[in-house]
Amino acid sequence: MSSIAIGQLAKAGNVNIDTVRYYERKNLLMPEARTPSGYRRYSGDSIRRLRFIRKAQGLGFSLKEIGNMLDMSSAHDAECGNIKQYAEKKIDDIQVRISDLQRIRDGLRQIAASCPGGDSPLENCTILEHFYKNEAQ
Amino acid sequence: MSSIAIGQLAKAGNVNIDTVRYYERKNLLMPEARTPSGYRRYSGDSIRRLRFIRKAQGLGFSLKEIGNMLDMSSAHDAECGNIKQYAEKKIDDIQVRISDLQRIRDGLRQIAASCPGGDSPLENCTILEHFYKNEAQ
DNA sequence: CTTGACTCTGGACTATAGTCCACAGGCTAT
DNA sequence: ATAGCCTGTGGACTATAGTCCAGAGTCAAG
Repeated sequence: MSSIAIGQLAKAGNVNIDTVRYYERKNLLMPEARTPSGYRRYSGDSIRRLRFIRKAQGLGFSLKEIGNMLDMSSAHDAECGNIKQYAEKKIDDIQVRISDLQRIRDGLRQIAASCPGGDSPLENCTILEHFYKNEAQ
Repeated sequence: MSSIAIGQLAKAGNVNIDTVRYYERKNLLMPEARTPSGYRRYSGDSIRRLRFIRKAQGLGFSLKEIGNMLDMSSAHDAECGNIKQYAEKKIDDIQVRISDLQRIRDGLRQIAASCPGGDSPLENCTILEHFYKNEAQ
């Protein structure tokens, strides 16, 4: 049998052993079987699956989203379009986050630019002034 | 006395009453005094302070960072440069987050672009293929 | 005096993604 | 047989920023 133990899977995926168990609780990565003494046994496919999870995480997907994609990828009636749609939605989500952050960054830059800085007393600090200003939230 | 109760402060700041208590536990917003029966009493300055907190949050500062800025802003020896430095560090932090997200977005776009989509079978899905690929993490 | 609104406290619960712990049992090599 | 890993379980804990709840006390108006 080429099945492997949890420690080997964890090592192969370069993750903590508890992380593998955590993914199991989240229904993302189930062992193929258990030994008579209760030890988890994983197939070689589990390594692929674990790699999938880590890769997708690195691209900004949450475990929940990853679970959906994995479900899709094993659904017998799934089409490529389902997955592509998911990816495109994610791209849009990320774009929104980027735009939000850019807006915040630009606002902060503007406030900071007019601040004298250095050893000027706090009364002249336009940053604090801005935070205290009474404007629409 | 022009002191106000917690409910009035919460309303003035447009936040949940529990949020005001939470900020107190975090040492961000302390009541001026307590009535004999233990009710919190806030000065008008608390409204300003609460506004400060919400505004800074909107600009991406964490409560911890906001606490630091508030401490600075009331330190007798504080200089404008201290605050400005803080803001500039935050701008850099945000810039890093933006760059990360842009990298992720571009990667995802590239993967998605080559995917046929539509009713093409999953074997042709370059998105799944990419996630399963054996590359450096 | 009673009703309704307000406030008090401490603690539990939300989401996310894990990590760490103790205590117990399993497995392998010497 | 015994040392020294490996694995099992359940539960606690991390960070962040709150929200919600129960049970009790307070306060003002009718």
